[in-house]
Amino acid sequence: MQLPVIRHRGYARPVPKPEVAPTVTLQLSVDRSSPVPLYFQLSQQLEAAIEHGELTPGSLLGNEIELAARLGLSRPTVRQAIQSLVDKGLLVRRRGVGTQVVHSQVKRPLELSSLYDDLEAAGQRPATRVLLNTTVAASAEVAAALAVAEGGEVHRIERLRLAHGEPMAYLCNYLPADLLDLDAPQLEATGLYRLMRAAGITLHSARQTIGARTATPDEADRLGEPENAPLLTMQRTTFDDTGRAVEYGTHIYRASRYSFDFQLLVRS
Amino acid sequence: MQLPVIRHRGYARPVPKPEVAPTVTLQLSVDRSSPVPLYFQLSQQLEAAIEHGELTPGSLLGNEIELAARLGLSRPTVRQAIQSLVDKGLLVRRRGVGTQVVHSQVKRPLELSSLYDDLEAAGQRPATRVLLNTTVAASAEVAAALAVAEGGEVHRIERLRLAHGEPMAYLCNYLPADLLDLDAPQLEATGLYRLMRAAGITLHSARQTIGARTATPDEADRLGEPENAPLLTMQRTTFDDTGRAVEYGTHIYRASRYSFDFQLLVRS
DNA sequence: GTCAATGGTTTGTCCGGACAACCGAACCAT
DNA sequence: ATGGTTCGGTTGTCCGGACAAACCATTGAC
Repeated sequence: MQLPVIRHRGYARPVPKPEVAPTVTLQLSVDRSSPVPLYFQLSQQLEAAIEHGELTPGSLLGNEIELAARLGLSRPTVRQAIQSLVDKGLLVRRRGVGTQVVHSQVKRPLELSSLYDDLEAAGQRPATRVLLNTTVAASAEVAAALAVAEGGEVHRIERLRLAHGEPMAYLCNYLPADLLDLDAPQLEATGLYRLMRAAGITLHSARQTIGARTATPDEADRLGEPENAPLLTMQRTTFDDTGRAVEYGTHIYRASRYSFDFQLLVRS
Repeated sequence: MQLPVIRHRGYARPVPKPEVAPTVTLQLSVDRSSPVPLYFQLSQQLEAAIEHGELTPGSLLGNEIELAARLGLSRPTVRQAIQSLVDKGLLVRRRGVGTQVVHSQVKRPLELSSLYDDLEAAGQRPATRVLLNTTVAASAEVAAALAVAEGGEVHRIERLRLAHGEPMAYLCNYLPADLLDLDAPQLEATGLYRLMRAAGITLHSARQTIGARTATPDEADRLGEPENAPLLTMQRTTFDDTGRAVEYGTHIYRASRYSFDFQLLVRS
């Protein structure tokens, strides 16, 4: 799964030898009667071991062959488990050396999560105030983003997101009219993405633009900011796994109280 | 590689049947004498075919077994090729149905790229003015980010990034002192990441924070913006594959001329 | 002492096969 | 018409094996 990259080992200082902690033997087991795939059982146990510090950063995982033998699995299965953790950025493989645990810092790799989930995970009790929930004719901008006819019917939702009773963001979203029904109580209880997923929509990818500008008087008022306060802006179009645009949103955030915080992995 | 996710198929409108274009037969071939892995040759050909529109969005790829037979490859190899494109978001697999091309819109999934490369790819001829390139004692903030001793030696680089002769961003970066040598001509000719990669450093992941605030008089002056203009801010710590922090940067961008634009994939 | 050759270890790639799980369509019975 | 069943097709999972490529440490030659 690694791209065949040519490694320039140029005119630089010698790469410091990464300290390798000793190989760790770990309590692992799989349940063959479970419907959960074996590779998945294994990868979860390994991930948990890393999470709990039983596998310390830098430690070697022990070679795949022996690990497979110890668990009564085949090497491809073990490799599949390891590979999934490599993709998550938790492990690094080196041919001729072994597989070692990355020196953490890794938290989570920028998921397509709603602001609601983010706030909830951060322990802020989020709240939503639905300001508008209706169908409107699609403007040119919205029609282009959702790939529907200009002037066609689309849902429009306007929400104010609060944390600890304080306004955090003003969210304006558009959805294809025939996608699903939403009412205010649902929207106040959880995030939009969770509702869409619960409706059987498989979210696949999204295109985002993050920028900044100063608040208009209206916006400043709604968010409780002084006039001309700096705002973070985000526009996002989300696609399901058939490639259909299922949501377009324009959000503004109080820069004084919110910032985007995420982790990137380098796809070698 | 798919997570065993329970599919809620709830109280929603019936999911519109995705239009499936007819299965496409494609001109594919692999070169067994090449050192390039077979699965990689195949995935590149498929990706190119998608890029060039020979595989149209929604079209089925034809079953793996037959595809493998047609190419003289084994099914695992074909699966590996397909999987890499699924991971890139170009293909979607459905058990019992087949593999189909995602209705594009997919461009690139937020890589760890330098601003320099981004501008260059966008056709803006970027330029860099090195304002500072020296070693300093690490402040508490920098020491924490790079995991070095406070007061220890670190490189400090300050650069002004221009596009079409106009200032775009002001970049301040810190690197461990023993990592590599950089001189101004190198820094003006290309981006920092490219230099690090060329020095044999394997970039692995990065932690980013994007926010906004108003410019100080100094900053406004440097960037050619009016006082109190909104700025986009980014802080980033980059790690190599041993988990070592190899770069910490604090960047500010003119919000009037720059925004972050990227694509996210949902990790099933 | 320094450099090149050697060998052992580990992951990377590839093969061929087997069965299970799932989807959709066609079919049949109600 | 409606609903359930069956069946063919496709991907998902798993196995066991084989060889190649890369890395590291040791050995040997100069």
